[in-house]
Amino acid sequence: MNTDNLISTLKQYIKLTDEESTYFLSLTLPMRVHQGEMLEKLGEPTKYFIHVVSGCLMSYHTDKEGTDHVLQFAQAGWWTGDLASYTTHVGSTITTRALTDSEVLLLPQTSMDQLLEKLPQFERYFRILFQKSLITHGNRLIQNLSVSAEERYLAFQKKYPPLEQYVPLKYIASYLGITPEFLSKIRRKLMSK
Amino acid sequence: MNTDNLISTLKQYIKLTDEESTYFLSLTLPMRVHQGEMLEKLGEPTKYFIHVVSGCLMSYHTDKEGTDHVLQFAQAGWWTGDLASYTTHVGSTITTRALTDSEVLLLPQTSMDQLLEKLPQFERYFRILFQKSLITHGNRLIQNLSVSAEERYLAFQKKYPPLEQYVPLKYIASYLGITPEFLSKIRRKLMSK
DNA sequence: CGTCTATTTGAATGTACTCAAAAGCGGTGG
DNA sequence: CCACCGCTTTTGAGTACATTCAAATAGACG
Repeated sequence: MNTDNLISTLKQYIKLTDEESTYFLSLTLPMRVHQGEMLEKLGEPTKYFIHVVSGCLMSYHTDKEGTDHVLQFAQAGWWTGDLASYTTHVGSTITTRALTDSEVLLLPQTSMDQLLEKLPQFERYFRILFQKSLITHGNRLIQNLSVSAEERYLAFQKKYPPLEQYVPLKYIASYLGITPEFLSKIRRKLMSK
Repeated sequence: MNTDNLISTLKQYIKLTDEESTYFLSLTLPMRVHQGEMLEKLGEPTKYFIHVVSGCLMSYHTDKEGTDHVLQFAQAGWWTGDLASYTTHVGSTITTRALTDSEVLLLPQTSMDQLLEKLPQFERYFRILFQKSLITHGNRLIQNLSVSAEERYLAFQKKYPPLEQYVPLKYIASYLGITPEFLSKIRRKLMSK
């Protein structure tokens, strides 16, 4: 598994000797998952913060009616997982699943603690990661509040062109907060233009 | 202005000598704002990350049609502001306004840089702050995707009882992602039960 | 008391959903 | 290679949730 991209990204934000990089990687569990496989199951406390090395994952929340709501598509280079459950050790309401065959690094919760203690510069790395993530979440919230489903779909296509190639439309619909039927109708309307 | 609560909160997460606390506070600008006053204006790059010492602020996004969308109500002890603009120095799309007479501490962007350099333990503080904030945002996203307007209103009442006392309903409606007229109809329906 | 804004009400409309069924598509086995 | 199966996507009709617009009412403040 090629972790060069991850290490060089880390080095953009923090100082890291080769020894320290090796230590960081030693705390993670590399894993290969096949399309459709689950990484984290509903109900159990989340054990891992997940870094996508290659491939693509998606995470979704299952509500009390049993309907799934896609929260995130995590492409190569992204971190994903259920932060709430990871932080507070409560049962997770989020499932993480591979959309394609993927390679991931799992960072267990206890390893995260060790990492932050031994290499405090990772506090900075995750501070920046979370800060950026917060900005992304803010933009999504604004979009959901102020923009129609059709415009959200167009924005999605523009922002994540590769995803539309292999992500089933029903998941894209769920991510956009609409039903697959309605997305289909939006697409028909757009086609006729 | 009483900053004891802030300092003791900081001390829950990081080690801080009295001298260091004083240094931190010296980087901030204390300010009193009256009800209705704006702290950050639309269009200009955001200068400050804002800590609410007392009172309550709200931040809202203005879309291209000129409609406002409330993003956050920031009560005492919270941080608020436009992180996107603060981080990337682009023009802000978010306005921050005082809902009640309030006391705030402003942390300018350059002071934040100095702070993180001189007292790296603040990387940890903000890492934890952003991590928690991300969890809150995630929950709100899930709510908006899976729960009806009526239920969102009930959840809001339950979560922020004090706010309903003095926040105009139209802002609550905006926060919930609905029109004031529709909130009014929801309320009538709930009353009749 | 008058003015300004917030809230409520009602009617008409629109956006998105539900349900049911048909069509398309990919894989698997005979 | 074709037939069948299971799943995704599309279609259509009927419906529900939420909006728009216009106007009335209520509240807050000087």
